[in-house]
Amino acid sequence: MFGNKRLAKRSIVGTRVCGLWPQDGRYYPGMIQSQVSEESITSSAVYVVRFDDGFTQHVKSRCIVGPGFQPVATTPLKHKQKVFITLNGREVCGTVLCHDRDIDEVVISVRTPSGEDFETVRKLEDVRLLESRKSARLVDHPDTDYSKLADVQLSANNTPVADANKRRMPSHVIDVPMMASLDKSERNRRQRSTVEDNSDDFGDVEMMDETIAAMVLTSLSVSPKSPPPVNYYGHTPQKEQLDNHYPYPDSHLSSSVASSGFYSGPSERDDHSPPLAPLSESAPACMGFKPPTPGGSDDDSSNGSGRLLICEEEDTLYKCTWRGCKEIANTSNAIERHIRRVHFDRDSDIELTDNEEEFHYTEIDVTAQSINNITRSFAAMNTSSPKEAPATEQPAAAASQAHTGKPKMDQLRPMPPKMPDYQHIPRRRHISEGSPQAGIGGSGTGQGGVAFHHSHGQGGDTVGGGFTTEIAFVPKGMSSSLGSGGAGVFDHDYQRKFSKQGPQAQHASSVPTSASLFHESPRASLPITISQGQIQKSLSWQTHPPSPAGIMVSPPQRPNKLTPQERLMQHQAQSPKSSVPPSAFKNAPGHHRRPRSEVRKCRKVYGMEHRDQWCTQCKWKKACTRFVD
DNA sequence: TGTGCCGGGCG
DNA sequence: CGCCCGGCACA
Ligand SMILES: [Zn+2]
Repeated sequence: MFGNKRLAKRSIVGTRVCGLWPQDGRYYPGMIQSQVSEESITSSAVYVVRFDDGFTQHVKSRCIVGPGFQPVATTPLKHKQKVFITLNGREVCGTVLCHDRDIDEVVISVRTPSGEDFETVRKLEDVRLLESRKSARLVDHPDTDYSKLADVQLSANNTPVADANKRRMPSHVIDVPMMASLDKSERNRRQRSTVEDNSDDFGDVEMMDETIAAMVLTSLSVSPKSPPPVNYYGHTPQKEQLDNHYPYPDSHLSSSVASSGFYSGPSERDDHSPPLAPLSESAPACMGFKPPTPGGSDDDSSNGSGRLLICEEEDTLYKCTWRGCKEIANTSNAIERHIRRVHFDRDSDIELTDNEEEFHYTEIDVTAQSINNITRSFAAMNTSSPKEAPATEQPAAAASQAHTGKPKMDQLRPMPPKMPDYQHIPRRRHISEGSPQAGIGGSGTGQGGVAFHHSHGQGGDTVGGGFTTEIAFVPKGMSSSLGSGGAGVFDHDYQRKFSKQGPQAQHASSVPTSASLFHESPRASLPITISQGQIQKSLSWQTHPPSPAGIMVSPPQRPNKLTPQERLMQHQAQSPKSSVPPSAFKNAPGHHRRPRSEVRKCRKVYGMEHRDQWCTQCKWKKACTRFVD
């Protein structure tokens, strides 16, 4: 115990866990919001767990499953407990039909993407209560915060925090949909049991929102005014046990943010997994989101005031990050297919082992103007607008037709002149994989891509030297997207769209919704190799300092407290090695010595104990190809 | 002290 | 090449 506890304690706040919901004896996903009491000889530690649906509850550590807490392996699962298992290489969500405690086998009802249900028996240790790994995207469901990733998985082995799974993604927004389905039950329970409803929605969303909101605010320098929370929820329900929200408007964000990490959040929901998802992601998502409101109280209703909506502006594009490739697709499926086909020379419909594809593309959000700057330029070029929701789903090809539709975003208030930039720098070689054709120069794959170069000199704060961003869009039609939305790209998946920003934004109507997504960074990002034609983007975020791990309580709002894993991800996402003084990189006496990137590599992520999960390069002690900085 | 990975070595 | 690992710069 001590050990555990200790572990948990440090950066436990923000850790994704599954907490026991006393009312029904099942575990629900959420995150540690704070620690109420320490563990003592006579009693176990108590934490405030904020469930994904918005509820907050005090839970004893022994009733928490997750990194630093109880392993799933020792947890009795009730009928209907939602769980995640790996099926055919991908994570799927299912519900427990029964758990034989004697042999610790669990009969799980799994619903395939195609909709059919079937049962499977798993050892308890192979069952996760939280969604893990990569799955988010691949899997069908969604939600993913990467935070989840780690989760429970550790049960079996302990610790690994999972990050291991590389998964990245977060995205709440998307999740929503999923939640709708699965969680629905969850929600219901909550409502009925406790009453809160609104919050639940926002639970999912909030993360993103927060993030976004935070960013927005920051950038705009607007202060968060009061409005938000309230509306958000709509009416606040009753008191709910928790505070319904945090004191600060954003506050809620903060917490959530944590999990999602910066913005990382939004992953998409499930989209990807099934090869064809009929609906567009976004659309469903939105809808799903709100849906069922069970009980009644929820605000609901259509207007959506509460919920966010994402639909409208959000748009996410997926850009291949393969060395010189600039392929962009509207769906992750499409991009993964592209990667498999083009870069891995594989059958496009067969996933690579370990979903390696995921490591080779990033998401770009195009939401409303967040990025405007960049966009602006683009806009100038094309003037297009982002497409709406539906588009997302189409594959690249289809994408092309994205047409510009209307420009929704822009007019809002643009943020200040800062620039958003991206991030992600290819930096050195990509080692292992040589791709056959990555086109380096501009066209990349060929299709009609537009290549963009953005160079910026910094207007102020951003970078010290300018950096250039080069983007190419493949789909011909797409140009707009970028323009319209900002694009945030992060490393591999970790980020996603956040579009929905928020309640606040919305409600105010005038608020800039998307405004800033990203940020600009105060510091300079470094340029890196540039010139050559490689693509590079550097991005600068505000660097969040890696927070010291110890924050427990919730400080103010935005600071994120993440679990280690999350933080990890987050970092990776941001990865700009901010700390590095640009100058450093060059000096070189011949030796290479590069400033070490902040990104955690396989070794750190998976740990020595899971060396088998490391990318090959890491195994060989070569430069990691999975977590490239 | 731990991490990332260059440079080499070996089969 | 694939696979390992000594060793070193960093953090
Ligand atoms: Zn690696």
